[in-house]
Amino acid sequence: MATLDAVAREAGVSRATVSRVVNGSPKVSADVRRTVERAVTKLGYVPNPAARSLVTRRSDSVGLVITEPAGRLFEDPFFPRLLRGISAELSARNLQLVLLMPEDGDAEQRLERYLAAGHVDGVVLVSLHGADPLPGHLQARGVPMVVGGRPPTGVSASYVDVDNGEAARSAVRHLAGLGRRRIATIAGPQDMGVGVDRLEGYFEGLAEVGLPRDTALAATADFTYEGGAAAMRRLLHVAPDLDAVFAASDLMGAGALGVLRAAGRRVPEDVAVVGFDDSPLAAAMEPSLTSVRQPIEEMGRELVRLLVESIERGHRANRRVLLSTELVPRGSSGGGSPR
Amino acid sequence: MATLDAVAREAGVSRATVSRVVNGSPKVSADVRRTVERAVTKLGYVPNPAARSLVTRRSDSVGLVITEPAGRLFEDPFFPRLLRGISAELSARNLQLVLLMPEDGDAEQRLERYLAAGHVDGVVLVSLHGADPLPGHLQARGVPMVVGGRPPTGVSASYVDVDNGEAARSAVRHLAGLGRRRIATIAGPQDMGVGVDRLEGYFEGLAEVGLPRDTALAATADFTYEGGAAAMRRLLHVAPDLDAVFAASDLMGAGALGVLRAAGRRVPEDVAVVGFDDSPLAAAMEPSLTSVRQPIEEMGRELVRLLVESIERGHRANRRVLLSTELVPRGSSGGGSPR
DNA sequence: ATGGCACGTGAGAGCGCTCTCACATCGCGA
DNA sequence: TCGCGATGTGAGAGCGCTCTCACGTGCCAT
Repeated sequence: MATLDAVAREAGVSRATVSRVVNGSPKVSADVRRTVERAVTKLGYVPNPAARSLVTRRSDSVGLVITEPAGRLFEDPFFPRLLRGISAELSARNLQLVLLMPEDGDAEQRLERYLAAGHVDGVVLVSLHGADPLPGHLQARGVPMVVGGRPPTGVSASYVDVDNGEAARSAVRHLAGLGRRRIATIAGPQDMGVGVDRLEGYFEGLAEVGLPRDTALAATADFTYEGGAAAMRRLLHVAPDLDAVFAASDLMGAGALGVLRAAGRRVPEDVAVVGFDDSPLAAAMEPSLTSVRQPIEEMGRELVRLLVESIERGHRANRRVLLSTELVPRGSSGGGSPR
Repeated sequence: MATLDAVAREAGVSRATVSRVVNGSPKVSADVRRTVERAVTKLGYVPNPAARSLVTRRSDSVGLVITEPAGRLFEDPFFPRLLRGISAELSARNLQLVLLMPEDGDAEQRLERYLAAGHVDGVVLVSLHGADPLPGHLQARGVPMVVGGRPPTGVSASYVDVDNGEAARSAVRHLAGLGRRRIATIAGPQDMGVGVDRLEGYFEGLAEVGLPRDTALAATADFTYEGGAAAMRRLLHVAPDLDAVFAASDLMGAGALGVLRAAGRRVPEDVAVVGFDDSPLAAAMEPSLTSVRQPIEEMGRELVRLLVESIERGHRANRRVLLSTELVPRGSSGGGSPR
């Protein structure tokens, strides 16, 4: 493996000059630059990242920490899409992505040491549950960090989220606008920001359209298909007269749909269903699923922007970025095209 | 940030000794070790990874390159599950995962430089299509590498795969055993090992059970739900008398199911369907989907084992690991429990 | 007593790079 | 003509770690 020094000798210049050329410094004359570039090509020189990091104190990579039990991760297109957005934005900035998925407490310990060691320049935390100690520890260590989705109370950090309240309200308005009066919801986990916010928005939406608040109409699940199906069964049991369901994820919506059909309810005639995410599945299902579209890739991009900002400008006031959502009417609420 | 030197001063020993303690060398007396450990804790010392890498010439991280268009990545639980397996095994070995998803040719160029620079100790390539130049280039650069799924011809590398031929044959046998005689298939992309192997296995299976080979019964798609649905429509058009479908992925199976139902065919009465992957979706669907289970997490683990072996022992003969599959009968073929 | 041998420890070189600072050179205005 | 700033280049000092080698010490066999 060729070194800077070898290139310098080959080109007949100093190491400093080669370094300047390699790093695109403007203070190099055109012909010297050419000579050096030739030498670089000839020797197939590629800078040693470790040596560079050692002096620049930058790793040019960021960590993405996903602390989520296997179940949801496997099914939900949310993570791949977020990954895509994050990856695209990092790639554009020539940063690398280190994926961190601690499986247990032990792994989380090691994770913390890893992050504290400066292996990455900053961290994106995603899918934070309840009282995870990680964000607090990272903050104490001074590791730049941003959070995807409103973090649980107690965690102070910049974050990117969609306006879940308004999203849920719009879903309820849509259903009420179709004449539905017994609108149920399958909410997400209540130890997560998204879970709480969408449920709250659902209640607010009911109030907005003048419908009573009935806790029998609210079930919670874990965002998975199977979880959604189970919640739907519970709902049918306690509120057999429901005529609409707002599920806080498409997967749960799909699960609900399956159960409704098995229970002999027609969708959308008897029960209208609205999901959340506008995943590919929503459009492909039979009937297609009305859903609240959220710009997941854009969230990923914005997370990276925020993180880079925080890395470069040092610690600043925390920022919050709220992206907006859009209701996409489809067959399952009878509000759109039949498929 | 505390350095080795600071710890050495604090503990009243040399840098070398601290290094030994930190790296768990046995040649340190118990009390010195204790003293050093105390100093480490007191100063909150964490080794600088760049400095360490610089001398050890190891980065203790491996790259995972996924070159797959967005579509499939978003829906298919295959990737998250593989990721999980890879991540678990890496974690157990204290290695880190750098996720690389080049979006375009330009990004692939940078990717290659990145890998060549020794930023990672080795690379896992996954979902290789047709004539991707990447594996060849990596090989030329001497970057340790393993491939998930049989690589396209021309690429010589260790790889892990399932026995796709036998898997497909078992699916066909299952369907034929149920009395089906017009068994169609929705195959994967034919520029991928899995795509080719499962299609071939399908044909072999037909021969095995004494059914004629009819190319009208074979459609190809891209592993996605929508692709599977489109293929199913084509199949129904050219072979309306089909009574079974073997889809090379659950997603395509689900797409086929939707189309069959929309076309008024009952599943499994009129048409039996078998998928591939045994994804959570397969068990959750209505009707549940008979599927060929493949040990995806285990593939990920094995990939890492192979890669580590190749990193540690230097270049050796390529190895191939074939994992076996298992047919899981469910409702869609009428062969299992109703849901 | 004396040589030899573990064993534990320290000194010091060096990994490949960046970056500051000093210096040489040149053109231009006074 | 001289000085002075702008510009391009080189020398050299580290960044924080590992690892080889040499050395001091204590113990056993002789």
